Amino acid sequence: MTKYSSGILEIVSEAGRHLTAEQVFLEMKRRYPSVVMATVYNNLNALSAQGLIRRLSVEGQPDRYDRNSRHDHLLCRRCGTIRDVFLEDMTELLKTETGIEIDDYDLRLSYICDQCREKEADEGQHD
Amino acid sequence: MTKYSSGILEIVSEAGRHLTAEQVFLEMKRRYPSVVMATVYNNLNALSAQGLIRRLSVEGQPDRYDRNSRHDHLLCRRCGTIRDVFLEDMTELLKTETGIEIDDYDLRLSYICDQCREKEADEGQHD
DNA sequence: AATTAGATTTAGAATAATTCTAAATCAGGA
DNA sequence: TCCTGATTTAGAATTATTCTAAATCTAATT
Repeated sequence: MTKYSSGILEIVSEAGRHLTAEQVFLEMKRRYPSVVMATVYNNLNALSAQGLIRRLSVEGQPDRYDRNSRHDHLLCRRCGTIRDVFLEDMTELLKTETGIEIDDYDLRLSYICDQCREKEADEGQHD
Repeated sequence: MTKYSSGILEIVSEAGRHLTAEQVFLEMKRRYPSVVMATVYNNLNALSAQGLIRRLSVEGQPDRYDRNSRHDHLLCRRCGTIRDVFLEDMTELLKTETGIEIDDYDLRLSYICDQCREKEADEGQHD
């Protein structure tokens, strides 16, 4: 675990948000001004291959990186914003239901966030 | 609904697999030799905005397009292959649990598919 | 049949995200 | 100190996708 990989792990794990590679890079740049984008990608890939962080692909957005603790995601289907939500762990249930050795799962709930809902209500007025 | 958009809807809906834009394009090309990639993207985007098909972003793969009927996905975490799995619809349960107006959800189960499991067993022998 | 207006498609350039390649540098053990 | 392998750097390359502007199609209207 090099200073770069542990720095990246720390940034991803402690961010309250779901960072893009670009955002991780900017924060790394602040801490280690000579770091380069390829290093960030290398390490993000290595860390997710090791299961220390999660990589999250959302339609129409660059991939995001997330701490690796069991939680689910709320995804606004208008603006794409991602929020965490904490639901009961279903791994065992899913193993039983499918009869397959499930390691992990990713549950994404699609909804419309408050801002987008308000915006739509406003636009509705214009009729 | 033009001949192109209905063709694309049909191809995506009836494919037994999760097609990439490229694969949809190749099938369209077979049917309408003069069709062009941008048209396929335009229509795939329009169809998913209308909710007639689903767009599926998986880490490290080009986006895939899927028929729009409630089902979940098994995702091999070695080779990335996607398989359908049919679990009980949890929308109502999720609404209740979160107190949020959930429209829909996307559940991806991570496992190791049979081929990859065999391959790993084989490689284990070499010790 | 000709005209028009709007939607769709085409061609190809542009962009954005990510990976690749090869050389340079680093870290730790002999 | 020297060596070996791992990591990082710089920047080119690749891939997927979007964008732009012109061309074509559609269907309604004259």
